[in-house]
Amino acid sequence: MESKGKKILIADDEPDILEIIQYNLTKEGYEVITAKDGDEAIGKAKIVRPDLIILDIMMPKKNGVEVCEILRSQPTFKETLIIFLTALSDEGSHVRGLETGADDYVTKPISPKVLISRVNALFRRVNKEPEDKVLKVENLTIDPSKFEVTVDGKDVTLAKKEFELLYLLASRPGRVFLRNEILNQVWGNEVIVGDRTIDVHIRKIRQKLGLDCITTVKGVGYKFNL
Amino acid sequence: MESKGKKILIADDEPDILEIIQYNLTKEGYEVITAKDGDEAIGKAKIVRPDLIILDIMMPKKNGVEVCEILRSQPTFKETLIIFLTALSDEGSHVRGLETGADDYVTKPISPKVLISRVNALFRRVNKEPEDKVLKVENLTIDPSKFEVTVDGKDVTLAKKEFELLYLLASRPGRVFLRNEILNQVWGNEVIVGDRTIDVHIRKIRQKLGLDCITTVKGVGYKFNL
DNA sequence: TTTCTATATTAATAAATTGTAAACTAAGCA
DNA sequence: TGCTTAGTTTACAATTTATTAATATAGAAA
Repeated sequence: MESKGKKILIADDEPDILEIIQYNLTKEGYEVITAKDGDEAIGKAKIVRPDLIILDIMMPKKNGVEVCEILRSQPTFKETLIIFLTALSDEGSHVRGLETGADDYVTKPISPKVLISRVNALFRRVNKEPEDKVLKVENLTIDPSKFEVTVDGKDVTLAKKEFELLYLLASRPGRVFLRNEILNQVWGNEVIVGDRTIDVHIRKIRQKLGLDCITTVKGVGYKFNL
Repeated sequence: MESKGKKILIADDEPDILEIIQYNLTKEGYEVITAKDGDEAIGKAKIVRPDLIILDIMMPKKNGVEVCEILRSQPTFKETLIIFLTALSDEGSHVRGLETGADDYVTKPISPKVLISRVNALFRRVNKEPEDKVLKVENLTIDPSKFEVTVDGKDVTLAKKEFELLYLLASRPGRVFLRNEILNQVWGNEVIVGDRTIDVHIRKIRQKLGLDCITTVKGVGYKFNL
């Protein structure tokens, strides 16, 4: 099978399981990265930015639920798919697992076929709207995969937060984003930064782009318009 | 729990199960519709357009997989969430179920808690906030998501309170809103402002719109009419 | 007509929000 | 270590919005 361009990180302390899953998912066309404990999982996740993370609940160092909580607390991993994997079939941990923010929960013993179906099902559902779409409005281009913005064909260098903020607004032209929405989307729920922070970033974007494309809606938020 | 505004259709031939699931999901704030066989499920699905359909695999008339295939073949149900429910725990049907286009697969005996977690998890992932409705009356447009008002296609800039007030009145044309209602809806219960405040805002709206669309009902309140 | 009452209007004031510059902090890197 | 850059915070100015108060006006009733 050809590559699906999706990266999956698997964390489990049992080498056998790791190998079986890796083999099967690789055969399906996924790029697979493995980790043998919680800390390694977090470390690798930050580097490779996987599309899906499969976490064994029972692991040395940090367990699966802890890993999930830590990752979910960071904006980067807010949208990442997470599947729990465990021998525990008791109802409590099942519920707790899903409430931590996981997208699915598979109990051992694991059937590779079942796991693959679930992985495919998750991707199928999520892929509806390709997130990394290049946005083009008039003389402005925003390319999230290249992390590149051009105005009249000329490159403009934006910092990470600036880029994310611009991309968010531009992804829905005209729609007003409340300051809260912006904070949640760009900074994440847990991070607490002041309101002025948004203003400053908006200002930098306006400055760097040299375009009047962000409108302030007083008392409400900001919107993109060209 | 308050309503989540989500409709769920459950199809199962066992009345007990139907009742237990209905009870639990209703308690969670979902609107639940039931069907006792495949044909009824398809019929009701077309009428109520549920957000999620929970299908027992083993059912009289058409079985769950057949129902799923039929529904999925119609554009209306391409995006509808589907969960299979079954006693069959064999791998084959599990895989086939997900490949038919289901989003999840839960095996009996069903734990209400687990089912609810899975339902919530699905909605959490898919949930895109329902757009506020754009109001259009004659040459006037009010778009709350863009926070934009146009008259004859020309933009009119309203301040936050002005906008909220206009949107409230315009959302029920003809209906008279008592001054108290207006205060509650726009200013909230806790805030205490004088009556003149409303007048002033009404005036500004009339002024900015240049339309005679808000009628004063002396001694009662205001109403929108075009 | 006069009087009364509720609303409209206007201007003045208070409150809230945003823009901006500059200082500060944290993280990455030579 | 010190340099560099991104990101955040702070403090204040500028601006907009909300509210009040004072006065005018219109319409209904006496």
